[in-house]
Amino acid sequence: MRGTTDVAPAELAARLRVAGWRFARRMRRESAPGITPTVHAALYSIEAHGPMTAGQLAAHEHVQKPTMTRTIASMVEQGLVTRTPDPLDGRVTWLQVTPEGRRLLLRARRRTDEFLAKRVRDLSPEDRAALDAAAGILERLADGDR
Amino acid sequence: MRGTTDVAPAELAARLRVAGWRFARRMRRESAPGITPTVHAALYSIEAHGPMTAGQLAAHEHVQKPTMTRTIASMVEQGLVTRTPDPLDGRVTWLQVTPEGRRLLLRARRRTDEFLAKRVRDLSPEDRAALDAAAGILERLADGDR
DNA sequence: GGACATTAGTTAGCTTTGCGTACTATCATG
DNA sequence: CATGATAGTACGCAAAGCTAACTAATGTCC
Repeated sequence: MRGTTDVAPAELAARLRVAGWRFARRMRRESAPGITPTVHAALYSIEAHGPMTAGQLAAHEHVQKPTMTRTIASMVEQGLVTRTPDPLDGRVTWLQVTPEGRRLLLRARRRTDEFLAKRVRDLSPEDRAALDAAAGILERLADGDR
Repeated sequence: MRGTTDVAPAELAARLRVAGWRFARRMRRESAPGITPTVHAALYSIEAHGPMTAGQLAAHEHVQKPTMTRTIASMVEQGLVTRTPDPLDGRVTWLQVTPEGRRLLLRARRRTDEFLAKRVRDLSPEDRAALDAAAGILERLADGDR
C-alpha cells in the first residue's frame, strides 16, 4: 500500500458517512424475516460476550437504556433470550441466549450470506483484505467516546 | 498487500454487517442539528448530480418512492430544495438545491468534521487508504441489484 | 439506623425513516 | 377514445432511536 496518495480526511469522512448509511439501509432491507438488524446485533453481542446485563448490553451497543429495554422485551417475547435476576443484586437481571436464539442467529447468518457473502466472494482478495481492515477501523471510529 | 491471508467471505460479511450498522447508528447520533441523515444524503445526491426528479432520487438512494416523497416534502418545507414542474411532462417535477440548502450542506459537513474527520485524521495513512478503498467497495456492495 | 444519593431498569411519549397498498394525474399507444 | 404505463402522493404500519420521569434496589454517611 506504499505510494498511495494520502487521503483528505474531510472528503473521506463525507464519503464514509454516505457509504455507511447506504450500506446499513441495504442491510436492513436484506435482513432475514423474523429478525431485525437491532435484534440481530444484540443477540450477536450476547452470544459473543456470554451472559450480560441490560445496561452492559446498552453500553456495548452504544444505545440508551430505554431503547435496549424494548429490544430485550422483543427478544424475550420471541424466546431468543432469557432473563435471570441476579441473586445478590436485586436491580440487575442477566441475559442469556436460548437454543432458539442460537438457531435463529445461525439462520440469519446463512441468510445474510445469500446476499452479502455472495458479493464478498466476487471481490478480489485485495478488496476483501481492504474491507477486512476497514471493518476494524470502522468499529473503532464508531465506538470511540470522545 | 501481498501475503495477506485471504479472508473468509462469510465471516467478513458478518463483521461488516455489525460494523456498518453500528457506524450508521453513530453517524445518526452525531449528525448536525437541523439535518437528519436521510435529508443529508438526499441533499448531497442532488447537489452532486444536478437537478433530479423524485423518482431518480429514490432510485439513486435505493428507497421506495413514498419514502422519498416524504423526505422531499421535508426538504421543501425547510427551503433546502425547490420543485419545478417539467414543462413538457406534467407528471415529473425537477428538484434543485437552493442556496440555503447548499449552506446547510456546508455547515453539516463542518459538523461532521468535528466528529468523524477528527478521528480520521488520527489514523495512519495506511488506515486512511484502507478506508478510502473500503468506501468505494461498500457502495458497490450496497448498490448492486441482484 | 434512617435520610439521601446512586444505580438498574422500565414506562411513556415523540421523532425519524423505512415499508406496502392504493390512489390521482399525466402521458403514450392501439 | 379507451386502455395501459408512469410519476408522484396519501395513508397507515413498524422499527428503532431519543429524552424525561418514574420505581425499586443498593450504598453511603452522619
